[in-house]
Amino acid sequence: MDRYDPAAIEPKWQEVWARERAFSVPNPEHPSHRDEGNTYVLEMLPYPSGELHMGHVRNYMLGEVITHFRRRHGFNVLRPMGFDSFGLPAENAAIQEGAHPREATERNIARIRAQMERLGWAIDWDRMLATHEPEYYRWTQWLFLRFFERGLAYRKEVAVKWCPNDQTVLANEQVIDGRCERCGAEVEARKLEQWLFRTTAYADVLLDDMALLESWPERVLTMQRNWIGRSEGADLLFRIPDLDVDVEVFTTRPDTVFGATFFVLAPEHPLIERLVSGTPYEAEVLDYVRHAAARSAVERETKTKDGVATGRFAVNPATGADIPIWVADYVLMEYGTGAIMGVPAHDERDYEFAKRYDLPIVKVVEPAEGGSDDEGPFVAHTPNERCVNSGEFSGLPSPEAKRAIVQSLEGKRLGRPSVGYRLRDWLLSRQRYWGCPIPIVHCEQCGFVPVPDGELPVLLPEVEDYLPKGRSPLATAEEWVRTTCPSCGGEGRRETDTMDTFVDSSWYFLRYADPHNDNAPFDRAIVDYWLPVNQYIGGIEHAILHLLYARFFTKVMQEAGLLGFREPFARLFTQGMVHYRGAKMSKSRGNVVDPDEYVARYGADAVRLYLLFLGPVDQDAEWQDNGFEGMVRFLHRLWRVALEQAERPPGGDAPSTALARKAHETIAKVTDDVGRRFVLNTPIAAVMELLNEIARAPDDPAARFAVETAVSLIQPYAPHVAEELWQRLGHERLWVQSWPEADPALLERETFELVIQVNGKVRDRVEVAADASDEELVARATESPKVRAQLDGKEIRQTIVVPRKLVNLVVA
RNA sequence: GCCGAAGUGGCGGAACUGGCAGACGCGCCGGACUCAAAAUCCGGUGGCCUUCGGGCCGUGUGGGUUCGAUUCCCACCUUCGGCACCA
Repeated sequence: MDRYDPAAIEPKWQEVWARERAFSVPNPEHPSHRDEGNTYVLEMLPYPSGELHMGHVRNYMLGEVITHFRRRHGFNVLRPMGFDSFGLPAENAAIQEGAHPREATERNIARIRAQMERLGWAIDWDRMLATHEPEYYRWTQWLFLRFFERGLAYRKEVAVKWCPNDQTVLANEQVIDGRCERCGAEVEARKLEQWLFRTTAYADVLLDDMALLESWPERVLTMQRNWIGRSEGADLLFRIPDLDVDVEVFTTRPDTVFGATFFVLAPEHPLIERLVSGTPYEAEVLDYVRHAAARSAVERETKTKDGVATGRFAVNPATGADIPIWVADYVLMEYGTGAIMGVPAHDERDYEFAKRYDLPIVKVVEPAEGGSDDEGPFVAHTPNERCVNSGEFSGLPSPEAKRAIVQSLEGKRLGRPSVGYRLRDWLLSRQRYWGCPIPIVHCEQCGFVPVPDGELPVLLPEVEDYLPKGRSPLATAEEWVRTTCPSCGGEGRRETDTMDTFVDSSWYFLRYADPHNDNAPFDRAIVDYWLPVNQYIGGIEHAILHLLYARFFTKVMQEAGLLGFREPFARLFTQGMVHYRGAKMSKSRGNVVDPDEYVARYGADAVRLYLLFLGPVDQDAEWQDNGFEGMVRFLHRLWRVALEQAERPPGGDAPSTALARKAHETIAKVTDDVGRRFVLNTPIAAVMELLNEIARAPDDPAARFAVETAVSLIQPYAPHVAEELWQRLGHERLWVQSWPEADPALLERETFELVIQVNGKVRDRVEVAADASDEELVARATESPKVRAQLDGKEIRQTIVVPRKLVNLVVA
């Protein structure tokens, strides 16, 4: 009997799979309707910014097991792979290496693909794509133009978050606690003309369509809901008689408008200059505005509230009273209208402000059970509250008052119901080299003109210096920039910003369905055949950014008639990260565990097994070398025990011994765990348990059958050793075999172990016939000597019988 | 502050609808093989007590429901994650 040698058997089988294109899945010739027998398993595509570490390997192992499992259940499984090769991660990695982004990226792609192949993954490489290839980004540009046509991509001067380190603007979603998501530098505020996607137009749909999702983690849904941040309220108009203008404010508490005793504008509010121009307040107010602009986001949030009076007044639309207008930076220009009504009695921030500047505080809402005379604002909001000091609305419960007040103001054209969102439009332009060029020409006469579809792709130009420098490096490619206007034929200049890499990854899952299409991004019939993705797998870090953007893209494409569904990912699974030495595994921390070393020394199968055996796949887990050795031992043991059985004559029908039953129970457990519950670690333990039993009873007539079961079940995890052993056990190829089915007859036991409890505590266990009646079970229980000792002449008050399980005798 | 998830041996963790707590692995202990060690194989392994039959305690803490609770309910503690000057 030879020794288990992964270095010999793994490359052997990988060659066979490659030669046979074992994991390629061709598209159907006539994908006219969605076939129930197909499945699309997808993991989030990697950034080719370096090599894979164990964290990545764990992620792809989930898709790996699901893919093998469903294949062997007879599904036609699409499981593609590609690379998110444009964008900051790849570009920064290239700059660090001192290489051109294209060279570095393509080298990394080749490396990662080699790693993946060495791990033996069941990937359809015929569908591989990389987002930096012109064949791909041509269609990214094409899609951008469809968004542009629909008014969903637009240009606007906006206050942006600027990362001084990466020298580019960031989307709101890429700013965490005032810092750049990628490099951690504190972001600065700038005003720039930028390209945006109108994601806010889809805020409600993005919320409502969550109902269409089959299975997403509640955590991710909550994060998206928080991010969209929908709140219902009203827009109210406050007149400024001096300027003869009405200023709109958004409030969620229109029931408190009678208590609005002052009015506050954000320092960035466009009205301020007009408001104070030529007044004695001008100098002080403009000084405050300047200071506020210089404050960092963090400072603005943490300091005590301050502001300046403008000397002007606004009219409270409910009371008709003049209330003073202030400027204060606790009011944010980005949310609502950049102006608020100050209701100090019922808002903590307004209260703090009013206290500091001695503004009047008028209580207009009271809890139902008598007014509290406590200091401070009363901010609770329940149906029990009633309005006071609110004119004709006094005495109304506050939810009713809300409606009534808005309705009344609407009649006077001073207000209307409204909804506020936290979600901002998606800022997509980046001042960096390594990205998809935006297919727009600037023309003095015609404005922003789309590049005609036939001229796509707008190729990324070669430039001498692609380092970030505050404006797009593309601007230095003068010959490329200078072009003719597609509309009037006059002089035009190309847009020099590139797209955020999240644009590239917002539709890649569609391209996989039809990756070589030269006439369109994809064929609708084929996309409708494969999608929505049945099982999407990725990290929780994409809970908002990528997953929200991809949903947005899908909705727009569905409305444009490009595809026939509204949600791209039916089921989502977020896997946990791999930690090492107590920290998240990452290159910057220098604590990555390199899969290649382990694969070279112990084989891919051991690595694959251990990554799933580590713990629950939706939770973080710690890599431990000595735990890994357990998997190496398991494979050796499997090898030895299986070959021992291979020397025995083939089994034929499995006899119904305890070992045969154990094998069938293992099949049932594995099928249930993987198929129904998406639990991928316990099946390994179940197979280990079975193997232990075989090793204890190698002469059992069912031992050979049990070994074949174990080999077959472990195949998705350790396909190389499984294939090899399967062949040595005298069978045809395993990967085309269907999943074994548990024999119901063998799962049905003739006897079972009766648990006997006294007052809920286990006292004894006896073997009982499966068809024993309740009376017989009680009789068996009471005749047990151990139970008798416990009863000790006491009276049995109650007898609980759970058929085929237990008897519980209740005594005094 | 609001929302969400989780607390089980020395460690990672199992227990799917309330019914044998600790599967499986690591580590540790003992044995076999060996001149010896490593590797490998076999056995043991929650704690305390034991006359070796067994007994008692035990799933973050305190209550509750139940014949019976790791599982359900209430309160609290701890940890992790998300959101937060959002009007």
